[in-house]
Amino acid sequence: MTIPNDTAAAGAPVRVRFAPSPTGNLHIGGARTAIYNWAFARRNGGSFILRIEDTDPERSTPENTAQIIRSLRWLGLEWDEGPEVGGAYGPYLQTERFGTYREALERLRQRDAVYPCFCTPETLAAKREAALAAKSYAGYDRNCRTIPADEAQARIDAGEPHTWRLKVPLERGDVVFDDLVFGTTTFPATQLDDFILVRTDGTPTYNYVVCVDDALMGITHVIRGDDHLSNTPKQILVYEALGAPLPQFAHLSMILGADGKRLSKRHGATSVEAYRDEGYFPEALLNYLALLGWSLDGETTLFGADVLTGNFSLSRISRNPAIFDEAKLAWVNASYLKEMGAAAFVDALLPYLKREGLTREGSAATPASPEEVAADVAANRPWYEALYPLIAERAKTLAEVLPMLAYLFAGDELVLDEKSVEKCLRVEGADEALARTQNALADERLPWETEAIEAALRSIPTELGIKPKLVFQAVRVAICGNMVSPPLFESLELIGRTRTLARVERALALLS
RNA sequence: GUCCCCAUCGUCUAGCGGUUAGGACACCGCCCUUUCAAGGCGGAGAUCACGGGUUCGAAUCCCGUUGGGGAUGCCA
Repeated sequence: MTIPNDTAAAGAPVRVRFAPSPTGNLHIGGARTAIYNWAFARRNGGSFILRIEDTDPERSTPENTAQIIRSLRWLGLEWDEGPEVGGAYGPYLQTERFGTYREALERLRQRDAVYPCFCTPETLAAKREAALAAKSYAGYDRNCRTIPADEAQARIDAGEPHTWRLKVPLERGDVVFDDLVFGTTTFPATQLDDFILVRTDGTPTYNYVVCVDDALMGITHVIRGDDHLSNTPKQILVYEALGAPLPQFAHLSMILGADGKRLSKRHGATSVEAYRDEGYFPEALLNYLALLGWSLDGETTLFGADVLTGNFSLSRISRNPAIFDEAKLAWVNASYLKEMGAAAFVDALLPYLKREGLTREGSAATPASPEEVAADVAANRPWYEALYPLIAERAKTLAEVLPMLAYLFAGDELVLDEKSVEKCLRVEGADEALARTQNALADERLPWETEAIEAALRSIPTELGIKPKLVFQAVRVAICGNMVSPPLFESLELIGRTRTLARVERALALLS
């Protein structure tokens, strides 16, 4: 095995990695870490590598790996090496690298940097508790370090269960490193213990494999969550034992929930896919996450991926933990919705229409097939694009759009909101207003266009001597089923003359 | 217990020895208006966690305290 000796040298091409453990889906925090790594690589003309840390067979699943990959792609992140794309430093799944870890252990044995430990988990636990009770450091007491080599080998040959521990040089001293985000960080030598590299069952531990892989893959900058800050000194010791050059470290503070606690299921949606399903745009999530802990200039809040990859720098990363603010994410998303334009909007809406089986002429009671929906959208593109201005300034997410436009897809089965009926329909003058509306709209000479419709209805309040609000709110409830809806005249045009008149008729019948 | 890290409006942040402490979200008011939004204008909101220093001068530098987070696993 060859460990490159010059990768961390100044001027070497940047190589960074995102190394998720597939024990769950890609969550907000992981996504941000991936985004920063990716942006750093792109900004510096380096390589972004994806490595799956699936060494825990209990909790890792191929499904989780697949979902993490899907989420990263959805966000628009492309890796230069990793699953699905390959690369010269593979394989990129740790479970496929066990041979490499065994070789690395062999190398460490030759360098006298490890030793077998025969302590049982029980005795270890007992000692730890005793140390805690004595209010002192609870690390390993190096009990097996002094076992003579031949005796140790004999016990191994006899089949005695053992782990392999790192033989931390006694004269090592404090571990000091310069974190690119947190600055100089010092861990006292008294806190360093001979931790386990290889378990009884022969599988390697995280703090060990992460170093072997980062060294072998030539990683120059390790950018990761600050829950690993305390692991860094251990890993530095492994690099030293391996004789590998040290990468630079940059730790990212955690993302917290609204209560200031670490983000978890209790806080609702935490996975990238959940936000996708709720109708958030990948560009918006990327934008918001990039801003959660990093700033371009303190002023700019809306920017695209190109701005990020063109300006990202570790020095502008904030050290304090950030609370995830869903309201601001929603606002960012709304900004993208307002800017995306009708064509892109229809494309984005299509999956939602398919999911609900909605078509122009369909009805809520009889959902159309996805094929029928696609065909309807293709055949009536202008009609669908006309929806965009109605909701672009009203909805924050795609998921909010369909309920807002339900009246356009209700066919002849529009359900009237009871409260709206009481407030706007069952009132003095509403029946007269509807009758006049019916009259005006029934005239075949009236072009069925927003402007003409508006012109035809505008005069009604004056003629009746009542407030415009009374008339239009009555018509709104009759047509849209609710006192709150997108713009009225545009809606009438989209619904069509026949159906509009039918709805007015129905409302009138309700009142008589 | 031991060790490490953090601390500016409710939230995300700008600030890197001299500023009326800036911006964004959220909030409040007004305007616009047939609803809801969007938009425009304006407002409130931070004794820069607290206490000591250093300095002519500190949100910015140092020390301590408090609070929060992390590590201390044969998890990652």
